[in-house]
Amino acid sequence: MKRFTVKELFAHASALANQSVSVTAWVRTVRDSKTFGFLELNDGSFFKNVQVVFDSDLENFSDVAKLPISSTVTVEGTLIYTPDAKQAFEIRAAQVRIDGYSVSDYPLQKKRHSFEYLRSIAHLRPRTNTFSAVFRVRSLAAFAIHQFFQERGFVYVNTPIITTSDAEGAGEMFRLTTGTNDEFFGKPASLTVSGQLNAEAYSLAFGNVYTFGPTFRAENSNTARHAAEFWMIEPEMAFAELADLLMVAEDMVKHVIHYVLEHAPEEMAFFDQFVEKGLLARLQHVVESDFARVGYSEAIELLKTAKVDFEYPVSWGLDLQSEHERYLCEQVFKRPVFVTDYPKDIKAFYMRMNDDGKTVAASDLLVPGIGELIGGSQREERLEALKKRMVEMGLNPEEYAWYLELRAYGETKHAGFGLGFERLLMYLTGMSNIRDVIPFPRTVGHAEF
RNA sequence: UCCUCGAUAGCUCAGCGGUAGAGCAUCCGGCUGUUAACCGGAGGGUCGUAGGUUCGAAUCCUACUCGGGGAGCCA
Repeated sequence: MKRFTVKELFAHASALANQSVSVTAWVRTVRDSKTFGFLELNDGSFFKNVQVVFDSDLENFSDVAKLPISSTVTVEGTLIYTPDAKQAFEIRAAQVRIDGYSVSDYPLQKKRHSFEYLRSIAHLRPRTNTFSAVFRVRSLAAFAIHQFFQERGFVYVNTPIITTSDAEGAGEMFRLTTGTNDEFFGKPASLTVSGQLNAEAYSLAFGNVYTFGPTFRAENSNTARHAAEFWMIEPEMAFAELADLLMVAEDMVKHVIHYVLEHAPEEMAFFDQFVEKGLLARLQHVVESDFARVGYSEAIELLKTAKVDFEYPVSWGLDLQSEHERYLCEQVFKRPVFVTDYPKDIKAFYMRMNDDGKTVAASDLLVPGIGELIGGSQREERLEALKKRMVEMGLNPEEYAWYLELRAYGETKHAGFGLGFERLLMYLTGMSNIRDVIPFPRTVGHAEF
C-alpha cells in the first residue's frame, strides 16, 4: 500500500477518493466514544491535520482510543472524500499500527498555551500550530530572499563569522577564546557584528552581492526585538546610489511577502486569525502600495507640529526615538516609510557625506509594530573624505587599511543595507517577540537547548 | 542597565488578613459523527526563595531570584 505524506493527501484528496492509502504520523488529538473514534494526525509535512476514523472492529480499538498525544502511528485505510464536511476528507482506518507510545505527561496539551511557557519547552514547541507555522514561514522567507537576489544576478558571499577587526561600529562584540592564554589568531578575535565591510570588498569585484548569515551582538538588550544571535541579510551594490538601494529594499520586502502568501496560505491564514487580526489585509496593502519616503529634516518638522505629547524632545540633530518612529509610520504615513539623510553625527563613519556637509546618504526603513526593519546607506567612496570622517570619529585609519584600499584601487559609488531577518519574520507573521521566531533563541542570560 | 507589572495544581488564572478554588489537562466511567468533542466522578498544592509585622500571612512590609511589558542600544 502506498505511503503518503499528509501534504500529498491534502493535495490529491479528490483523486484519491475511495482508494487505499497509508500514512505515518504523530497523534495530535484523539476523540472516542463507545464504538468509534477520531484521530487527528500530523507528520510535519503540512499545516493541517488529517482526520482518521476508527471503530471497534479494530482489534486494538481500546489501545488506539487511549493513545497519549504525540504517539506515532501508521494508519492504513480508505480515503473518503467529504468536501461538504468541516474536514475536506478523512481516512477510514482498516488498521492502526502503534509505532511509538508517548506518555500522558506530554507537556503540550489540547489547549492554548502561553508563548512564555512554550519558550521553556523550545524543543517541543515546533509541534504546535503556531510554531509549526512560524518556522515553515521562516524557511520559505529565507528561500524567497535567496531567490530575489539570485534572480537579479547578486552573488551570495559567505562573509566571516570570526573577525579581528575591532571596531565595526555596530555594537558590543563577543570575544573569542580557546580557554588558554594564547591568542589563536595572533590578536583578539570576536564574533561578527556585521558582514558589511567584507561584503563591500566583494561588491567591488562582482558588482552586486549579498550576505545572509548569523550575526552576534553582546549587548545587554532586553526587549522583544533584540537577540544576541540573529540572522541578517546584507546586500551591497556597486555603481549604486541611495535611491537605487531603496528601490531594491522595497522590491525585496514585497517579494518576500508575496512569496509567503502564495506558498504558505494555511499558515498565513492562521496568523491572521489567531496571532494578529488583519494581518493579511495589512500585508496585501503593503504589497500594493509604494513605501513612503521622507527626509530626516522633514520628519523632524512633522514631529514638531504633531498634536501628540512625546516623552522625548524633538529637535534637528537628535536621533528619532521609538515613539517618533512609531508616530511616523503608524500615524502619518500608515505604511512602511524610508527616512533618509540623517545628521552625520548620529550615523556611522562609512556613510557618504551629502553636499550640505551636515547629513549623510543613509536611510532606515520603519515599519508599523516593529520599528527599524532595515538600516542602509550609500558608502563614502571618496578616500580622503572617508579618512577625514574616521579621524573625526576617533577611529584609526591604519586599522582599516584594507578597507581604504578598496577606495584607492578604482573607487566607485556603492551602497548597501542590513535587514534583520527575524524582524522581517515578525512583520510577516504578526509574532510580537523575536524569541518566538528563532528556533532556539539566545538572549542575555539565556542559551538553553 | 532603568521603569513597570507579575510569580497560587501539569497549563491558564481567581482568591488580596481568618481551615487553598475554578476551567483545562491527567485517571476512572458514560456516549454511534466528533472537530480545543461532550456528560459524570476522582486524584492533584510546604501559594517563587529568605526574613519581618501579626493571635493568625497566599494576602501586608523588605531583600533576592525568575518572567512579561515599556525604554535605551540596534537589525
